[in-house]
Amino acid sequence: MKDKQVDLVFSVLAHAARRRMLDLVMQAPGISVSALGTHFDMSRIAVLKHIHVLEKAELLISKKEGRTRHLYFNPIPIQMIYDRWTTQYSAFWSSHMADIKDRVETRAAGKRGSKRA
Amino acid sequence: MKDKQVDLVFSVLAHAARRRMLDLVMQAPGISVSALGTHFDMSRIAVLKHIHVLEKAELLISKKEGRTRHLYFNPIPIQMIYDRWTTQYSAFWSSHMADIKDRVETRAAGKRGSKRA
DNA sequence: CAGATAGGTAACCTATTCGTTACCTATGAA
DNA sequence: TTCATAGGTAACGAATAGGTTACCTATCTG
Repeated sequence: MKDKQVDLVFSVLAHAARRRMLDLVMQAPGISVSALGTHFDMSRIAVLKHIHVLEKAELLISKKEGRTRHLYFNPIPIQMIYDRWTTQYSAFWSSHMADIKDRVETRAAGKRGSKRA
Repeated sequence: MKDKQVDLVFSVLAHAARRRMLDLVMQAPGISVSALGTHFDMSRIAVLKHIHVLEKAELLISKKEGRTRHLYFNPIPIQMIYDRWTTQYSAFWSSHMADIKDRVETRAAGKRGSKRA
């Protein structure tokens, strides 16, 4: 998987609306563009643009039937990044996991005010 | 973890140079800004800006000693997203895993390590 | 056919991103 | 003190992102 493709997938995921679109399509495979659009507080055109971006990153696949475009989630790019990610960070994680777990749990335990850095 | 924070982390990771910076800092904890900069074909200022973005997303932590800023990798935000991700997509993955696994392995052709989500 | 419905393009506007150069500040060493 | 070095700000510019309105095309249905 090339850098450019990884860039694209990450940048696509960097927008809450698009992440939500993926969720919705995952939950309702074959949903139409307009049906998807009803869940968002933006124009139909904006939704359409997001769909185009998602398709360009191959996170969505669409199939047009008649006048309706049906949308499907494609997990492969995310799967790829997931694999790469675990490989890339697992060494660090495993060697620091006790420490991290401790810090996360300390923060979760009600220490709100003091952020590190 | 709020949407905005997730947006930020993903957008930060959507740049190959920044991903590489994380790798480098992970491999050389405490590296200085200028030492990090030698690995990149861009001005020192551009590197500095990327570092600021990484710090804003809390993927890097820095500590200044004298005139030198030492950089450290903070895995927590990635860990957070990783957890969310696996939760969010694992249902889909597991229900389609045979299919996906088959396709992925066909491409990987001999690579080891089928991860379970 | 007429009209409603689903999708799609084009043009435009504003904010942000990512890089630059120029210049400033703080620290360490000779 | 003097000067090189590490870091940092400010201002700018080109490109891209993310939204809008206006308008067009295709298809289904009464």
